[in-house]
Amino acid sequence: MPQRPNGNTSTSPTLLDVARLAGVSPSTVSRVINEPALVRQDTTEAVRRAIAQIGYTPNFVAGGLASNRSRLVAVVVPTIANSIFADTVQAINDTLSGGGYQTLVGLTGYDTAHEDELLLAILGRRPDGLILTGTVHSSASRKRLIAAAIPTVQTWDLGAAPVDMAVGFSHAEVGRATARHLHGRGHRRIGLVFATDQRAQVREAALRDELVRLGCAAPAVAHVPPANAVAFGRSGLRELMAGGARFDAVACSSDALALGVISEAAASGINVPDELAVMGFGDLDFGGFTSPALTTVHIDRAEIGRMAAGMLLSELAGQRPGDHVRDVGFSIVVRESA
Amino acid sequence: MPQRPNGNTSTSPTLLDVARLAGVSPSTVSRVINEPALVRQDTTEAVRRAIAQIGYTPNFVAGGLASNRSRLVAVVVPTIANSIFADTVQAINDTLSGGGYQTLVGLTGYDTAHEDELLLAILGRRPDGLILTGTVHSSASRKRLIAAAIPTVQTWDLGAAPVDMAVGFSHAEVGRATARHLHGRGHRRIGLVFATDQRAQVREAALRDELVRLGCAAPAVAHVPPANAVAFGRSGLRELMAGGARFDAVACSSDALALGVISEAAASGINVPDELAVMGFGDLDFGGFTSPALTTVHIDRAEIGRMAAGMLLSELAGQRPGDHVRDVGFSIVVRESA
DNA sequence: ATGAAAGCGCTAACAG
DNA sequence: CTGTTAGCGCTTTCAT
Repeated sequence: MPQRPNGNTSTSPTLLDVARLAGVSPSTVSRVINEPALVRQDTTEAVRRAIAQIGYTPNFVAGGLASNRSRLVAVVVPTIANSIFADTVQAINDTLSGGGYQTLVGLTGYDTAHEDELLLAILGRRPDGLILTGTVHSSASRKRLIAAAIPTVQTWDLGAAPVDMAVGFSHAEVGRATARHLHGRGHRRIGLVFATDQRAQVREAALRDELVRLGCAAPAVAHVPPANAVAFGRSGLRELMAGGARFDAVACSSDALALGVISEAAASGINVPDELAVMGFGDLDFGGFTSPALTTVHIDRAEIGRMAAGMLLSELAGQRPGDHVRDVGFSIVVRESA
Repeated sequence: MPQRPNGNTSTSPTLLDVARLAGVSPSTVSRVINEPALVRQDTTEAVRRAIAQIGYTPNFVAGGLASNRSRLVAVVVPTIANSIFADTVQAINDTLSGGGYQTLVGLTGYDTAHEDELLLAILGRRPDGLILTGTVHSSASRKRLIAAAIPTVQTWDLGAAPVDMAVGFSHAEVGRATARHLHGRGHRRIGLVFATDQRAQVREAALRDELVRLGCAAPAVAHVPPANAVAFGRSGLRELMAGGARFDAVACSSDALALGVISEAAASGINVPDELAVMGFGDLDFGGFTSPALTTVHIDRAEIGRMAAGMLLSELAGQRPGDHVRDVGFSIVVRESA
């Protein structure tokens, strides 16, 4: 490609083109765009006219390189399809765009293997901030993250010490609360259908420990892949019952799984919740058509997003916020109709 | 900030740092990263070692400026929360990342007013491609879009002539098919609960026209805001019935609205579907707990995403794909249980 | 209030 | 196969 010292053909108009047309220097045009307060009224107007006339669109790539600020925040979540994370991402985006930032989404698909390249691709854009879901797994990535020294907030999980900021809740606490809830309602023969993603595993371990502590037998578990599929709930229940064992309650690592369990129970002629109580997690909105039998753990997903983005914004504005770790908590919601 | 002709302090390592450490020129490092085939084995290895040693993360911002390619595709959808678009965005992201591109999401919130600044923010990043939902509304934006000359695919709507590429289906055809379906099942007194977003309006108009053409009375309509809220379905049905009119079917512009209508009907002691047939749109997966009374229009949302991203990728790869407009169609799904 | 000049980190001819 | 040299389009001191 011929290097043109701006004998501008074909390519989209640049700030220099605007400057020439307006009869001012490039710096002035830059100021009109970024710091209009520093420029005289009539100059500003002349520049604005020129911008409109040639249809100039500022190039943030060049701007970012020069200023070392991208006005980009990267958000990494496992998935947004049919998922609890969609609400969080939406809330993040909304909050961020109010602060003049754009959102770059990275979807891991729960795939730890590709996490590294994803992070590399993201860090290469030099985002001003980072919002992650849970923990970064590979140590190489963690190292890179720390080296990048980008304001980062980890969401959903409040377990380990965060790299920087964090907003979420304790999954272990959810597990324990679930155990106490089920035990408190008199259930003793409890089955588990849990996905194998990291956060679900933490909830499962805590749930199991607490159950044992309360004097229950260690619960039987059906493990399923980390995907939000109702079908896995059905197969999970089948697996649990395969041995002929009987349960009076089944706890699941997500509402989708719980719905699968409920379907399977219905298909097997098991009355929910009378014969079998079913508990989920996430409190997804199934359009008001959640089964009346479903008890679940409610998380304010949008609130997590708003808080995470809010923290990041004040951090980016230079005001280190007071607290860098925020527990949004959770609550157990009983949907069994009166 | 002191302009340093690379007496590199504090800032993250650059390609030049790698080059010096490896004892090669910057171009060689660049080649190792982008075109390893052009570099000798041992040189490559030396460079790789240097990269690992100082923890170098390529700066795509600089690269993008120099090469005029961002490896970024911007996706604009109304919302991803609790929405039919989440699946499409997910599919786009998955397809794109397979081709080495990243996804920048823009969420309009059905807000035509902010569409302009959103588009400006997006175009400023100089994305290599653009995936839009439906039509660009403001003429200023449309002009900018055309001027930018970026490969663009419009999704969901196949109505007007697309700017560049398009994949979707005809909303007018959906409206007509809905009318025929309801009429064919013997319904004559039909009510409508429709959101006021553009695509829903197109469906509504066609539905109404076809109904009239078939000899029905023009249907009564309750209009609701463009949000995926079950609550609006409830209020919609109340509004329809307020005048004391009776219906044997209600068609809605989304499944969420349809679920609201069903709830409201249940609350009013109206038997669905025997007394009142209810029809939705989108075929959202409510975890298998969709009411058996719901008839809906199925759209393969993920397929739209895959196709859109696929078209874009082949376009970006320089192979102008054969067809630039793809109709993915739709189908009417009857969920009334046997 | 405005301009001149240098440079952000990288890629892309071109030469060797 | 590798190095040299010019920029990409913008921001940012530093002067004026």
